[in-house]
Amino acid sequence: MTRNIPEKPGLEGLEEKWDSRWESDGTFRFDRSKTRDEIFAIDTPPPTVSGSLHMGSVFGYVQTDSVARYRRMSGKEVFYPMGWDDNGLPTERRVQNFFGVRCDPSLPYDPDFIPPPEPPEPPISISRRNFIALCHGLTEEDEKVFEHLWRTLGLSVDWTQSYATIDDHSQRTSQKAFLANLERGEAYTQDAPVLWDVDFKTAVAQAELEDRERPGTYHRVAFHRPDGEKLFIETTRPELVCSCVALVAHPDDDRYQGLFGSTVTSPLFGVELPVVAHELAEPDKGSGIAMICTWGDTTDVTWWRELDLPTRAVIKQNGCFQTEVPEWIESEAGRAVYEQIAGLYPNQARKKMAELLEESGDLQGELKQVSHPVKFYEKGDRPLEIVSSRQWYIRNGGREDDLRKKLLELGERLDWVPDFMGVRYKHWVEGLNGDWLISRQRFFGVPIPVWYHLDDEGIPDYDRVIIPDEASLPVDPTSQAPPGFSEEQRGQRGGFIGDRDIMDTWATSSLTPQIAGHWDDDPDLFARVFPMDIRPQGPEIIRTWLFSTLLRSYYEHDQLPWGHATINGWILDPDRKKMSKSIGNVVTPIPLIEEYGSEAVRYWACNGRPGTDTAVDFGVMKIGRRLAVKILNASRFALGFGDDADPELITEPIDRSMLAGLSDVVDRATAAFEKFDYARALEVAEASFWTWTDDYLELVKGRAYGEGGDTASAHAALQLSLSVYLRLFAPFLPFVTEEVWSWWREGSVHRAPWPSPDEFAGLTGDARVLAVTSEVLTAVRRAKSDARTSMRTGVSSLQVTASRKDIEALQAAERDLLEAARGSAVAYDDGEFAVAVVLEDA
RNA sequence: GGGCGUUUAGCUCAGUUGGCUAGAGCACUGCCCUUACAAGGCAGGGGUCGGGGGUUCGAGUCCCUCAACGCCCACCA
Repeated sequence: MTRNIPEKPGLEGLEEKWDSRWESDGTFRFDRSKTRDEIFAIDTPPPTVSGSLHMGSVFGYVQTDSVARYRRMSGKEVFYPMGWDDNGLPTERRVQNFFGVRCDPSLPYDPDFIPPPEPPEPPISISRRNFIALCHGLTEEDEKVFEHLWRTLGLSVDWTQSYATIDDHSQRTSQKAFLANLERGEAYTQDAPVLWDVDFKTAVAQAELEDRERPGTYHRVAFHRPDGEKLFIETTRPELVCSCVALVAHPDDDRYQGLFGSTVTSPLFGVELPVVAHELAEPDKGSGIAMICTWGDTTDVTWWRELDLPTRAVIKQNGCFQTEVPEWIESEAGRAVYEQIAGLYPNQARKKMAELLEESGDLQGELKQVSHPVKFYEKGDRPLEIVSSRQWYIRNGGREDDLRKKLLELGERLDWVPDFMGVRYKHWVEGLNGDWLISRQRFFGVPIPVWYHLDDEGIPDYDRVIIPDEASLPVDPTSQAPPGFSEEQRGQRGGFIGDRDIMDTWATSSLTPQIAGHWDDDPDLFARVFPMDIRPQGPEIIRTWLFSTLLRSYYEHDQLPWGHATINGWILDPDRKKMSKSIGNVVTPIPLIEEYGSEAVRYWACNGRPGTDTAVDFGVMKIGRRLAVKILNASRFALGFGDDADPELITEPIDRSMLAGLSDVVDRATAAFEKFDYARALEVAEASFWTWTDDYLELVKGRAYGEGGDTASAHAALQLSLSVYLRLFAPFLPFVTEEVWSWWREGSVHRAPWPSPDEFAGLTGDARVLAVTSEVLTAVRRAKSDARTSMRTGVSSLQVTASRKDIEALQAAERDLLEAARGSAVAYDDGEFAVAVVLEDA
């Protein structure tokens, strides 16, 4: 074909040019006529669109894209969808801040509502429906920003296969799977103590917790024995004395042997409490005896459950002490004390209680300041409280050993890349201590698709769940009536109420293979892509996304959702610190792409080893940019001779020697990619490429220009090797390789076959020829460099001492060597390798 | 408290099953406008492979131990 090689090729504008061409040509469109064994399916992580764009967003996605492109070139039809995770609390928070609004479900819908141009302070309250409309609107905008970034970076996604976790199809899939869990008994509802965020007013799950080190104060508080003796406990939460249900010590603790089975009374409140024994009580912690409250921490919950203690909860869902005096405080004095802390927040009540205990003489010694871990919701700002509440759960093995074992076994069958990541999964599953809490008392999410019967007194019967017809999904039980009822019966005796909760984000995103593969509405497609080949994701969401996806797949399909889990590393800022918004060291990708180009940013990302933490490194991006420019220039040279030369013409030993080395490079890059080690594949290709430009191109140059030797062999070898290099680099540098490919080839390099050993069949020679010739050339260059003279300076005498084998190799390429060295003759000597060079006078 | 990972040139990192004088790029030094490329090319200096033991003919590579850093988990009285 005619070649159209620009005079001064450059990188500018390649991203836009090729993104729109790929889009119009449908280059990455998934061909669903292929069968499962011909398909490589990727369970793409749906990014949280309300989150900020940062380099972490780029890193893993580019790595996965390189793998996708490799698989596509090696003959697989790649199923590469893109999803948006827009459902859930992060979006609500962003909408609240962006518009200055709060959701108040008690307000009526205002069809004319338009958010103020500037977020008002204080925020205005709007109805649930208005709030959700704002969420939808804003996420659509956020998604556009992400899509633009992905396109600029050259992700080879099939954009016709995209979804959002809040769209109708995702909601239907999510509700359908939930109802299937419910029918099989894998989902259940229960009124129990849950970890509760008082600001967001929602329950949170074990996987969303994080410990933060917070200051606390030990109070040494006296309880009273019947004989008047004081029994001291140490607590950081004296405000919970009123909710105390027992004291506990270790069964083997000699100090308290005589007390087990007896009772004490609480200070100030005078409530009679048993002293009990439990192994979890630690003799060397505090005084060795602790108060059990309902509930100060998760240990309290364990004790309360295992020792079958009464419930005396005082902290309500708003985070405050209940206003009415609890009925278990019977004494007048006690009731008067409680009134002083009624309605307070825990930290206020704590101070008050310390004062009151001090006054009554029940606080002994100085307060002791300590720093201790406190449980927080990972997105929250205040310590979690434990409150009693009705919630929905999915069984996850936290309470059933058989299920836990099964899930551990599935984790072992999964191929983890890198393999040590599997340990994180194992530890998480082994450490689960309760079922998966999936209900959230929030607004922007997939509704829990059930209603409850109301009995004759209008009390909900949570054992009589009403479920929707599958055809009606997705449903919103707060605005739709269940089958067999009419809207008028909502809230009426003998009628129904809808569940007002939504599901946690993970309860929907745990179904990404089913959503992307259309399990719900396209079983033919689903059978072609499921189970998927890879799940690429970050290490921090193994306990959430990976685990929950595996769990749902086990329930629904009794198999692993994918063959491989490829886990990327953390992104660190240029100073190797973890990037976080609060430190303010977040590096955003757009300016970097503008400065260095997409190829450079991709090169940086693909240099990060699988699973290895990687710092943002502008130096590496510069190298990537240089590599891309080099490809343009070297291609201009290799293709600048106008002819299409037949590989059959490659006869010169040094050409065949070069191809021998390249053939080996192809083998190594292929092997690396097969193991998902894109970084090694890049490294191997790159190292070889620089040798090709530095040495081979110099050695072949004269012959290529027709200054002696087999010109056609040079041209053919240049073209074949360039074709191979372009394809080796295509997964990493998709724009520049496509650009060069377009100069002389039809179609996209990204649909061209991955280089195979067959292409070199009968064309390779002795790899030593190029290697040893390059060594001599380097020696000549060194001589010229030492003499501070130009590389064009002629060589009047060249004396090479080498082994017989190397001399033979050198003789095979002598003409090319002399041309590159600017010499006229070489003299050889048998012996240890040495090169003597005499230069012509300048 | 437990687990995982990292520790190789000033910086960022490679070093696959132990094997010839430990590699790359950046940075640094010197040279070169050479007809693919001067926002380039060529050449060069630079490391007791975190510390300490051990196995081996031979260890950056295997074992033990210690340390620093990072991450994950843990019942916070």
